[in-house]
Amino acid sequence: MATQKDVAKLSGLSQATVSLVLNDITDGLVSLKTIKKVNKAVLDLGYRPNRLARALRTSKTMTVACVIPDITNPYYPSLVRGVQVACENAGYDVIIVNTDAKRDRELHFFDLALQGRVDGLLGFFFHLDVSDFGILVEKGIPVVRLGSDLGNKFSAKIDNIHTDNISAARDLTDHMITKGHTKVSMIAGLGGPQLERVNGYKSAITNNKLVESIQLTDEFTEKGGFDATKSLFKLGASPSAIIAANDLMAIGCMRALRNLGLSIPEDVAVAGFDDIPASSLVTPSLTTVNLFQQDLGGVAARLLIERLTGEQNGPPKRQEHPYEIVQRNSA
Amino acid sequence: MATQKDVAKLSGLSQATVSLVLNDITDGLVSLKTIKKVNKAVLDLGYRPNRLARALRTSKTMTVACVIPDITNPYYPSLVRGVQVACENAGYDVIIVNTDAKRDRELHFFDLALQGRVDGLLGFFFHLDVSDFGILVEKGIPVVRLGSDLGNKFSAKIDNIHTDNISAARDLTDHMITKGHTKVSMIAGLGGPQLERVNGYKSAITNNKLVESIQLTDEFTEKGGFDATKSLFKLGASPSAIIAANDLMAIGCMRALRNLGLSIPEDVAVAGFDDIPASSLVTPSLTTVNLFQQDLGGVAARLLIERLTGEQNGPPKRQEHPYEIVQRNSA
DNA sequence: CTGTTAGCGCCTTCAT
DNA sequence: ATGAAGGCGCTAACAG
Repeated sequence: MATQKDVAKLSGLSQATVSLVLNDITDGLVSLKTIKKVNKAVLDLGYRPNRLARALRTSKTMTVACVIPDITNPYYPSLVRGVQVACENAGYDVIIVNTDAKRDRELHFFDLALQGRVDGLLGFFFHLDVSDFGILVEKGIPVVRLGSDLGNKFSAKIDNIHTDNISAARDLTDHMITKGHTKVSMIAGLGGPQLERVNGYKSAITNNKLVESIQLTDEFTEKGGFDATKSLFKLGASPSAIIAANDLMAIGCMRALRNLGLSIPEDVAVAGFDDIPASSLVTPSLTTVNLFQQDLGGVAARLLIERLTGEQNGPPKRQEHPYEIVQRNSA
Repeated sequence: MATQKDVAKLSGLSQATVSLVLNDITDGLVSLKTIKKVNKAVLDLGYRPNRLARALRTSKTMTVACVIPDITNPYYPSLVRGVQVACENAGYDVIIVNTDAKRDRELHFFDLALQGRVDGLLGFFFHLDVSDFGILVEKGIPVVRLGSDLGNKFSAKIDNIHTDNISAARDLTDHMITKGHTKVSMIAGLGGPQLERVNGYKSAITNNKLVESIQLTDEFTEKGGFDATKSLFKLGASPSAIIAANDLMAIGCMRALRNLGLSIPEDVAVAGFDDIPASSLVTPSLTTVNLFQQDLGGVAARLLIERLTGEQNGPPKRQEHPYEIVQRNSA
């Protein structure tokens, strides 16, 4: 690999001058002839700046880490894409890491920043609290946390962008009620934003003086949705509408309903959350809540980059991200 | 951030000794007391090695790039996950970049390696040929190319792992024929492995002395599958089985069939390729070909890492990856 | 057993 | 307008 030294030798200049030209610090200081000489040598040698050396010198890696539970969970790819587009536009690379929503792994990837591997972090940290983030905050490493707003319980000095899952669930439940449903059940798993969604559901049910009917399960997957729906009916519920805490569960719920000989949405209406790609592909297509994941990724990445560049240096932000009910054929 | 110098000062040793201890080059050379002193100082200071400095010195970044067209294409997330798991186990980080299958972007990410940002590359390069890869080969940067085996046309000295799409398509077509179908049509887009799949289909049709019926479309998406199917029938074909060049198209095909009042698989059987997550979720569930993406990612990553570590230094490999027909309810 | 020395490639004052 | 010199944090000979 050609280095600045090689370029300097070939162009008969010093390495320092080459550096100046390459970094465009030529404010009428470097002669045009010199600049041309350098550029020619750069081309001839196929010189590429070594980013590691530059990073070591400037202590800026121009790389950020995007921390997610699992890229194979259909919620995440578009979010990741949003992050990557925003970062690329700003000249940053992205390292993506999967935590499987495990605390030790969430913490483990702090090392990326502590070892000077990346300039900042953004992503989902379900199990970390103020003291955990303290390590990074102390060292001045910016973090943008996604997911629920933990409110006052969570006073870490980092940015947080969240979706108002409570309102979203309330709206979705109201949507069912508006359509005339009076027996609305909910199925949910545990973890992530699912509890907030249950709370939003409860709130809508209470406001409308209806009766709660909630079936929990441990896994928030297609199978979880199938099982929870079966349990629901086995335990005597006979809802005319079911809200699932995410789309995978909703799709499992639909399979269970067909299995029970019920038609959708005529006998039972179904809705979910996340608007994953499969939601528009199943039959009937699934009514759900779009959380604008790609946009969320973009917003988060831009905020992180603003922190990195110093464009943004105010107090930690608590930002909310919009959602939208997508009405399709299942409800 | 604490450095080795700080650790040395605190423990009253030289920085070089600290480095030895930290790199575990202590083969009975360093006294136990010294080791303990260093370890204590490391803990007290919360010292973390700076990986950039190490990388600059050793010219090993312990990072690889995974180059894919688009992470939001459901074929890729599990492949990426396979890559990440394998790399993590070997102590490597992964940078994922999206090319959108555009030539200039495929080429653009060579810079990651040329700038010393990553040690090697692995991924899909649909538009690059021998001379393009030459840049990397010259510098001794390992690349593992995924996707079709270009055979003799492609003589770049890099590893290649491919799926035998021709055989897979032939097998899938035979599967339909074995089930008694004599009018089997195919719908396909352009690009990626789709043409090979068309060729496999043709081969099976010819072997069985049946008549070809192929409908091409420009986009290999759900919509593309819908449109192609509509065209197929509009142009007078009346297949009893349709093979789509990927699952998204197959799902679009199923929508079109329902739209035409045909039931699946009774009136028309449908099958696709890729076994994307949605395939098991649609109704009827889709018969398809599992390409073992996650495993493919793992194999590719391990091969790349073997090249990196020098464990593997033979001639470029041409490796084939298995596939398997997954029979579900659509055919 | 431990310390000295010499860079990896780059940026950045400070001289000239 | 250009060059010399120092150092970012680390590893790796080579001495002692």
